[in-house]
Amino acid sequence: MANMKEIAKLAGVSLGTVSHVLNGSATVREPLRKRVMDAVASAGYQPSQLARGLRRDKTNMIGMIIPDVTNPFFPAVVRGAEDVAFEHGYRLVLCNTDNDHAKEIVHMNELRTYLPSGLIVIPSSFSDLTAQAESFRRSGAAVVCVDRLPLNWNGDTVTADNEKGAYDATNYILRQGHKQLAMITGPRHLTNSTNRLKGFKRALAEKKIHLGPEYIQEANFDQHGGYAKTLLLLRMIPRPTVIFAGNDMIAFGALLAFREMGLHCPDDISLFGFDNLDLAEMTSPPLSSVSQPGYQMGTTAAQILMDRVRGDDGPPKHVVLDTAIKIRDSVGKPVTGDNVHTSRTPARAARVSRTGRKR
Amino acid sequence: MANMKEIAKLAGVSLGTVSHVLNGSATVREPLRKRVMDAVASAGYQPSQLARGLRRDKTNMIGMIIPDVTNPFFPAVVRGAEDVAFEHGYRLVLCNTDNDHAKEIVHMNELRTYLPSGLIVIPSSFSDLTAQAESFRRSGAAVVCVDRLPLNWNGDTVTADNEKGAYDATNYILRQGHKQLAMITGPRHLTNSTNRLKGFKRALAEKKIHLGPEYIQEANFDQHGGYAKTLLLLRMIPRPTVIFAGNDMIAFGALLAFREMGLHCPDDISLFGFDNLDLAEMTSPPLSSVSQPGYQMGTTAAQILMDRVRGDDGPPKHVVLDTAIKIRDSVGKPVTGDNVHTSRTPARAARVSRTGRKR
DNA sequence: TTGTAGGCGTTATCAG
DNA sequence: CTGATAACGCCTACAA
Repeated sequence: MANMKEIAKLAGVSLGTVSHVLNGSATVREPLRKRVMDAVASAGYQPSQLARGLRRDKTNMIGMIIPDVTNPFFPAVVRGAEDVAFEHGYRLVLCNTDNDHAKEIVHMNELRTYLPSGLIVIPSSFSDLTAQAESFRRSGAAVVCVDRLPLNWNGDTVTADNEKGAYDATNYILRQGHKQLAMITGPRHLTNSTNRLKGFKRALAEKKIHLGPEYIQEANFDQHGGYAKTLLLLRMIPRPTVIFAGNDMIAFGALLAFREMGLHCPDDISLFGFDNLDLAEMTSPPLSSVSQPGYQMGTTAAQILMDRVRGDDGPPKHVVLDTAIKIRDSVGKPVTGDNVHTSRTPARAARVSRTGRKR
Repeated sequence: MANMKEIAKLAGVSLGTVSHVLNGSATVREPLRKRVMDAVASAGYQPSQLARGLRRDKTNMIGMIIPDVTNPFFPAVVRGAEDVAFEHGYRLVLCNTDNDHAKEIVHMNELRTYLPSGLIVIPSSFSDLTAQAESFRRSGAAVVCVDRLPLNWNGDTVTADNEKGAYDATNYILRQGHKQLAMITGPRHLTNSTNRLKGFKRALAEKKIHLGPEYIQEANFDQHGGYAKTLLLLRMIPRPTVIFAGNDMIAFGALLAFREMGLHCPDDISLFGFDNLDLAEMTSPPLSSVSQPGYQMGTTAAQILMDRVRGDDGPPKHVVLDTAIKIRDSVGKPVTGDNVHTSRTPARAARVSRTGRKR
């Protein structure tokens, strides 16, 4: 790889001049400027980001820390962040934490040694990142938290309006006549989980519906968690007529459990998800879900970062993105007590199909 | 951030000794060593990867270039790569190309200025990456291609046995009695697409089944492509009794098209996918699909890279991972000519459900 | 407007 | 076995 010195020699100018041309740090007269640019072009020269970063105490990298790319909600956020970062000439260093706080700390410490311009983090568990973040800020890097918030977080945030989304969904469910609801929340120590639960409870309280605590189960945000807790809920008496899942992965697990118990959704039991993943419309039946703008969460976070990098040092920003309920076919009218029992015996072949009902 | 000089002062040794301790580049006597380690620990010192990279002409970053994280097959590969990279102390810089060759080139050129130890790339279109890769290799970075291969590629590769997977799937379909098949391939210039098509054709040829070229359609590897081409295939006479989709996203699109046309799968028409995404079991009906090990593709690629970094300079490796067909409920017996026409009129309420049939 | 030189934090070479 | 010292490639006062 050619370096600046060679370009200088090639263009017949000094090293400093090349740098000035490249960075616009001093106005260089046209003829010289052109000679430099030509040399750069002909050599295919690209400045070493490493050397530049070392000198400037800051690289054009952005650290992105997420729980797991493999969880279908996060790629959208990553993609959003990458798109605006790329546009501004920044690159993303991706780190998965598996919701393991220790791994998160390791990543943050490691990342700092690259002198990134910023950090976008979807925090793992109830981690207090204040210390690490502070250390980043001291070294001039901005930090923005996305989707969920760590304890005591006082920096920039981008989240969805989880409470409102859950509230709307619950109200929709109630309007269908359901009285015996259940919810499978995500991990209680994640703020998005608790806010969804809050919205759910608020809607119930407004309608004066009381729910035993056993009807609110906690699970990991994955298919397995949804499956296991659904099985548990289905054994309760009275059996819930609808389950509100803390996210779509949990809902998918619930669907699996329904199928295994010979229950047909929405005839025997209803289901509502959260996230509105692309695949929600592919399930059987298509899943009603609260849609939250993952891609936009990513772009917004990166945009805030870009602003910070460019010197915005105003007070912390707290962007809350809107949610919307997306109605499909997974919520029906509640079944009566009778139905509850007959439907428990899987009478598969005799049941009418729902396929194709939509549109 | 503390630097090495401060650690040296703190430990009362010279800067060089600190470096030796940290890198094991010379055996330092225990008492001194301990003093250094203590100083490091108490200062929470971490060496600057930037400075180290500049000096060593190589960082512990690995570039990973993929078409799009948002496409559910790729995150698994990324995750696999990240896991083994992380384990070895390497970090992943993630770049999306959107299958745009120009963007791919930009990324590769940019990435090089970070002096990464290696590059894992899932090439976009029929790009010839030889030049860029050569330039990477010259600067001491290893490059391995995954999933699909660019033109004239002569380096390390990790792919799935696409041809065999498609061959097996097609044979399974034929054994169910289907004679009127159709395939929606991915983009023809991607090697994985062409190999899948090859497997499909080989199975047909062995059974002496001839297929008009109009029954082989090309689409992008996404839902929309599958949807559009399925609609097209459904209008053909005779109508295919089964569609083999080039990947699961295409299959999902086909499912949508079926639903829209009032066709029930697998009673009216059968479908086979490729990738075996997690969500294949959630669709209606659960989708039969060729499973290919995405996560393992990632780990294998990263492992090869690690070996190369550690000095393995043997001939190019070509790892081909096995595929397996995963049978679910989306392929049935072919419908007779009669059924083809009656089933065209959606008699929804009268159709027997398939739900719960599995297990 | 252009050129010179010092230093960013490491590693590696080479004397002691 | 330990400690100076010279790069690595770039940016940026500062001098010309």
